[in-house]
Amino acid sequence: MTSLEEVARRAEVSAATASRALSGRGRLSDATRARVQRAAADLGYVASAAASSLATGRTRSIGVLVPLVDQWFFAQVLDGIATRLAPLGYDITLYNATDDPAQRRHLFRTSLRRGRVDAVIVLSLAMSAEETDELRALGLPIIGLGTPILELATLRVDDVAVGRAATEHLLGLGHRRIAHIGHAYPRDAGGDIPTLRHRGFVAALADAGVESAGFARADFTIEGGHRAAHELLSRSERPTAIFAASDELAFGAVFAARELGQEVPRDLSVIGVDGHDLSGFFALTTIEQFPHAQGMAAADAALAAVGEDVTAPAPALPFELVVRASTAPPT
Amino acid sequence: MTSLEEVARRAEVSAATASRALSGRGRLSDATRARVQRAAADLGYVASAAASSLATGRTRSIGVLVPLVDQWFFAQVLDGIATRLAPLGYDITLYNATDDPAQRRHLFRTSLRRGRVDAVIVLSLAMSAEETDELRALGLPIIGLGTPILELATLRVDDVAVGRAATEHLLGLGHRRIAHIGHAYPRDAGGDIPTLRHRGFVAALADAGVESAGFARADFTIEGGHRAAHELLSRSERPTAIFAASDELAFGAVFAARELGQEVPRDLSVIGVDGHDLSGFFALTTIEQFPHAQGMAAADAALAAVGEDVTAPAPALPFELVVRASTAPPT
DNA sequence: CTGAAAGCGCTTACAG
DNA sequence: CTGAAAGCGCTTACAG
Repeated sequence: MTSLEEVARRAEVSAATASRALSGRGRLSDATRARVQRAAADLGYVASAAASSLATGRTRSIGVLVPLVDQWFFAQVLDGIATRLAPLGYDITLYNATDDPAQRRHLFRTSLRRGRVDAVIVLSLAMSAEETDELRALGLPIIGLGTPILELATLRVDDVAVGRAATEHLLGLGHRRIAHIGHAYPRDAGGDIPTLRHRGFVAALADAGVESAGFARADFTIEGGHRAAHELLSRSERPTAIFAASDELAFGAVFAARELGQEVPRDLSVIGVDGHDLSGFFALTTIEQFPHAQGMAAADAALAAVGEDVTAPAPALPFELVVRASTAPPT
Repeated sequence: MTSLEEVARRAEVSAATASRALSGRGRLSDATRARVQRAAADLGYVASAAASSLATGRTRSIGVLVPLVDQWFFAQVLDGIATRLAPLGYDITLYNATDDPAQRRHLFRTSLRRGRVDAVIVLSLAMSAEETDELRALGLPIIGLGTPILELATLRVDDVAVGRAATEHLLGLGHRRIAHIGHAYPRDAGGDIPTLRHRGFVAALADAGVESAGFARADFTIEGGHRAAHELLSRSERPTAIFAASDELAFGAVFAARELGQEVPRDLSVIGVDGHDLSGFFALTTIEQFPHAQGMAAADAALAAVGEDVTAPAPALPFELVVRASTAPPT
């Protein structure tokens, strides 16, 4: 690849001047600048990332730490992040956090410490206290998005309010036997997302003086929702409505109801959370949370943190009830 | 962050020796090596990525060029890539190719040319001839995976065989009115995946002396499949079976059939391609193509190309017919 | 086996 | 406004 040196030679200036002309920093005559830019364009010059980061201490790259399993959500968020980063010329370095202990250790102790990024965005990742500390020790801005670790959660949806809104929607339709599928342990004092949504569920029922028709714990997958719903729907006093803590859980519940010969919404109302691509096809009522916009907000927060001229987003992320055909009054 | 200098000082050796001890290159006494490694561990030293790439010309990072829209497939592949890269200490730089011309120009002309990666893996991306040239001009190993651009397709499934297998499965069940949903223009001479699958469809029918019951073109989305199936199923001579070129297209077809009061598989058999996560829930017969393994293969190909000691994968990727309940003999 | 020195390709005070 | 020089933090011939 062409070097600055060659550009400078062609423009008949020093490398220092060429650098200034290309970066826009420092003052120099318009004529010189134009000449250098011409030369750079002619030669197709692009500054070496390694050399400039070494010289400036800035990489123009943002790390994104994700569990690659949560496909739908993270793809949305990632796209949102890329949307904001690309125009400013920032790259994305993707760090995949699996469950493998050795891999995770390497990730936190080595990969992240190579100095490849200016900031890191952490997506919906459950981390140990030690990992959280290691992240902090990086000395980089850390932007949490949908992270269970509250201290890192720079940006978040008010998940208690989400749980409340979903439950109140069902209550408003007249349901009195409402069950919940989530991932929280009901008595968990933690601040992770499933627990917060569960708390909203409990609070809304309490306010209405209605008792819970059950809670089933599941992984945030269709399979998990499927199994949990099977369990809830085969109880003697079965619920007339289910609030699932994610759309994928809700899809699983819809499949389960169908298998048990129960029609949605005639025999069972189902509401999810996310605004998943497929929710329209399942005619699923859900609480949208705009993950693409969340990604953009996270990117903005990261850019603001590294000193780029963008306005930092408000920490509170919006959500919105979208009513479709999967919820109706009980019959 | 700690520098090599500090490690060297603590181990009482020169920076050169410290570097050798840590990299394992060059010969030095076991005692010295141990001392340096100790010091590095004590200080939590990790070499700066920028400095080592500048010195060696190698980045230990692989670029992955994706259209972030194709969520399911790319998440699988990405996870497969990460699985192989992480143990060797390679990072992933993610390049998102959108449809925005300005963004794409920047991507090919600037981002990719910053020298941040040692090789690039291109996923299922349609590129212009100019973009293909720009990629080649990078002078880096390029690994194509599921790329329409045949010249770049280092790794590929035999998509004519896939189309043939799907069609023959339906023929074998006794169907004689079989339609196809894909993205190819039937007369397209190109070598892109949809066209190849369509060619397999045509060939299988020809061999069986059966006429096509129609072709509908659609984007590779559920929505696309939904619309295309609606069209096919409302023709006077409607098909008894549909071969959809992807599982998402097939899901759309299933939704469409349901809306038209046609039951799968009683009134309509549907077969897809992919082995999508959801295919089990839709009881969809499909041609699995193991994207996670494809990602691992692509990573291996990239690693082999940059001189790592891994065996390059065979260029032909496997696929497999998985029969579920969405296909049955016509009634 | 180990060290001093040059070099990777930029950027940025420091002079002028 | 422009250039010479030092420095970012490594690695690797080259000597010894």
